[in-house]
Order: sequence, then structure tokens, then C-alpha cells
Amino acid sequence: MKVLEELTGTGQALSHTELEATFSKVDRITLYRVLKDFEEAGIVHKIIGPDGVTRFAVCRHNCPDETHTEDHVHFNCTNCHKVFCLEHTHNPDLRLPTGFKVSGIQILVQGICKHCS
Amino acid sequence: MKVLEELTGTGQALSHTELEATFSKVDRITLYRVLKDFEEAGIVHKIIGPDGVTRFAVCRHNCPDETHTEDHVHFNCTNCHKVFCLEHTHNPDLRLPTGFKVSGIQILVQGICKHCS
DNA sequence: CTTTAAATGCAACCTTGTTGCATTTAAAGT
DNA sequence: ACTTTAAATGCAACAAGGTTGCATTTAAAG
Ligand SMILES: [Mn+2]
Ligand SMILES: [Mn+2]
Ligand SMILES: [Zn+2]
Ligand SMILES: [Zn+2]
Repeated sequence: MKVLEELTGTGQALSHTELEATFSKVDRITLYRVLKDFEEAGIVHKIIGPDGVTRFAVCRHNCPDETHTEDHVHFNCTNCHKVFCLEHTHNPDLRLPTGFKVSGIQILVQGICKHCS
Repeated sequence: MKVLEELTGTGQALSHTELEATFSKVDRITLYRVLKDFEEAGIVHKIIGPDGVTRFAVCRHNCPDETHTEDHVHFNCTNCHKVFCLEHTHNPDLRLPTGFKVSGIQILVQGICKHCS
């Protein structure tokens, strides 16, 4: 519950390492399990950025458990290194070469975030 | 050189694990170093997918060393699990919320590839 | 108050990737 | 052809991130 509060409170996606620092009393394995459970329950979603860092963010766009569509852009600030869910910036339609059938899109934008600019 | 031939020959992005299987005689550390050197030389580019797997692909769009812009979409087949560079499918322009300044975009599309469909 | 299940912690292990150092291999110089 | 020098390779060791099995705590039901 405390972990969920932290994820809900902060406006960003947090890595296991960051959460571990916040909850230093909690064992790292417990933290892994909590995050895994949240993910499987559809409460949070996992974002693995182009940097390879895994982060977690709460699902805000009241997505039903079934269609757990992750239809928004993520932003990675090159200054503060934070990752934000841009919930209102939806994935664009892409025209791919013939033969390729799209089922999902993951977009991660790099740049300077609102707070750093 | 053999590694570069392999990367050039195959139409996909290959992971270290895959290359290790192909070049079983070569030590895995040597392979890591070769790939790192290629990347720093701007000969190949590294792609870390939403699955967290790191893959390497040759740069084909004769990009100059300076502006090593990675301006194309990557495709991850959910059937054969291969990753392709869609060199001719360029990144779209995105409208982000005010305050966010874009410097780069990474797009990874999931679906069924040309060969699997 | 007792029974039972869930949550936690610990140890051990795996994968991916890096670094230091000794050894091979190959390129230059004489 | 022989020596010198540098680059490339292999090995050991290590570190970060993550998973699994098992014993123990904690808390929920009965
Ligand atoms: Mn998100
Ligand atoms: Mn590419
Ligand atoms: Zn920032
Ligand atoms: Zn395929």
C-alpha cells in the first residue's frame, strides 16, 4: 500500500532502485514481488526505456483489466533523467510497409521536461 | 569482420546471445567488446526493446558520424520474436504538452512481421 | 485462542554486462 | 628474417538487476 501511494503521489515512473531507496527498511525481494503483483493486477504498468532501465507507473486512464491498452507516449528527460507518462498524448497511427501487422506501439520521447525547461 | 558480415547479411537486429550462438568459438567478452567498438564507431546501433533485450543492427541509411540520427521505426514480431529496422518508416512529428522539448524519439512497434503473416 | 493463509526475509542462483590482467596474434621497424 | 610494439583475445572476477525455494512473521478467519 505504501508503495502504491508513492507511485500514485509522484508524477513519474519510478525504478526499483529508486523505490528501494525510499523504502530502505523493506527487503528488495519483497519490493520486486510487490511490483510484479501490481503489474499482474493491472494496477501499474512497466516501462522499459531505451536506456534499459525498468520503471513502474500507476495506470491512471482507468483502463479496464481486459483491454489493458497502453496507448500513450512516455517522456524521458535527459536533464533530470525522470520518466513521465504523457497520458494525453496518444500513439499516432503509423503506416508500415505492406505485410507488417501492428498490434501495439511503444513510444519513448527524449528531451527536456516541463520542470527542467 | 565476421560479426559485421553476420549483422550485414541478416535482415534483422541480433542480440549478443544470438551472435554468441553463431560464433561459438569466440569468447563472449570479445563479442561484447566488438559490439561496443562497432557502436562507438557508428557502424551499428543498439536497440533496447520494451522487452529489455539489447540488439544490434548495422546502420544502413549512410548516416554521417556526426549526426548519427536514429530516425526510423523498429518492429518486434510477436511470432518469431525478431526485430527489424524499418529504415523507410520515419518517426512522426509528435505534439507534446507545453514545456516538453523533444530531442529524440524511439518507436518500437509490435505485431506480426512480413515473413510470419 | 487456535488454525490457516498470506506476506516477508534470507540465501542461493541466474543473466547481462564490465574491468583488470596475462597471453596471443598480428602489424611495423630494422 | 628477426625483433619490437601494439592490438586483439581469453580468463577470472566482479557488479547490477532479477528470480526462486524455503523458513519465519504477520495477520486474517474460524
Ligand atoms: Mn505510462
Ligand atoms: Mn534501426
Ligand atoms: Zn527533467
Ligand atoms: Zn515474424
